[in-house]
Amino acid sequence: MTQLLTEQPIKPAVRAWTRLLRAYALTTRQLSAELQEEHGLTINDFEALLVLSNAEGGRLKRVDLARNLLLTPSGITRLLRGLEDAGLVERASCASDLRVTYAQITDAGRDKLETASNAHIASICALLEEHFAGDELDAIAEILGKLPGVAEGDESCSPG
Amino acid sequence: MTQLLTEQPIKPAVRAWTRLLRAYALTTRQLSAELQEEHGLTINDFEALLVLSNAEGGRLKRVDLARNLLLTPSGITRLLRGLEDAGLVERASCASDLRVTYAQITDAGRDKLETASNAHIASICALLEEHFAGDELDAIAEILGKLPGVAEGDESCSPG
DNA sequence: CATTATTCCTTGATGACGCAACTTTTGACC
DNA sequence: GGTCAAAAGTTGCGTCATCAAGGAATAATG
Repeated sequence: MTQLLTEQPIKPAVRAWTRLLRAYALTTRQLSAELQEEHGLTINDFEALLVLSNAEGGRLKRVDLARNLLLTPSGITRLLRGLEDAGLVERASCASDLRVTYAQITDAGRDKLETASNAHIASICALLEEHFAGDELDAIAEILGKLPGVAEGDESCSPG
Repeated sequence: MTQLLTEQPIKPAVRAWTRLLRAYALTTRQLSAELQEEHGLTINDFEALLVLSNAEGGRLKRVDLARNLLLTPSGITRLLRGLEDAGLVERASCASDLRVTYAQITDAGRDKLETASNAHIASICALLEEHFAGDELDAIAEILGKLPGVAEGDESCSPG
């Protein structure tokens, strides 16, 4: 009982899960720090701008944005408050349904995204391509895409 | 400029990175919730108990535990405070170096780990094996292990 | 030795996020 | 139309983790 994991062979699922955890933690820390330092954006800030910029009309219902970013509604409220305060996103109301509020990317938001994305994408590539081959990256993306909800964000928008 | 990502093909690295993000978020939410609800443990609580149980003598310097769990020293302090309050981990001082404090898993901690790990491992397998084939899991683990720092935790300890 | 750098650990302040509770608006059903 | 369920969004509160700063012990250097 002192050696818990040696009683039984480590299952592939557990091994994969553990490595996913660590890979996420390691890569996120670095990418997040760079994005924050150079552009004052969180990863989710960036992703939100990206999703909005690709959405039809540059806007999306807050609830759809939440689904896309895998955040709760309250998370979206706070995320967007920051972006609104920075002038990167605006609120727009919906005429046909008073409950919904749209998040609308501004010109400043597009500029910010344009600037930040070059550096961010370069960072991602630098970080990953340093250790992974191209076909390995494809393989990871392919396999992880089988988890429901993972590949759905690929369009980076689904105008509602 | 309105369609940022369609100007250029999505790079494999970016695609892989995005999916890694989402896969992490999706799996973690569910596994974390189960672990918390059924055993009152955070994922990091669990991992800490696991690492300690496999360490020589069931104890590890706090700084080594921090490296292993990819947490900062302050994170470890707060994590261990919870485990100490719950009686699952004890402090032990080091005779030869008064700076270091060991984290020592208790019998209660081992019992807790024993109980929780069965359910937790089952949850991991259920979640992942539902969507991934065995060789896909192996492939993920294999590839992600190439990132420095990811595979190093496999021994779940490195007694200092 | 004396001084300075380094290591280990803790604490205070802060930020991001989830959950639960709530308001407002809409839609469904009688 | 009236009632009741569902959905959008906000807020209060709690949790977890970071960074920055500091205290104490040790190592390195003159």
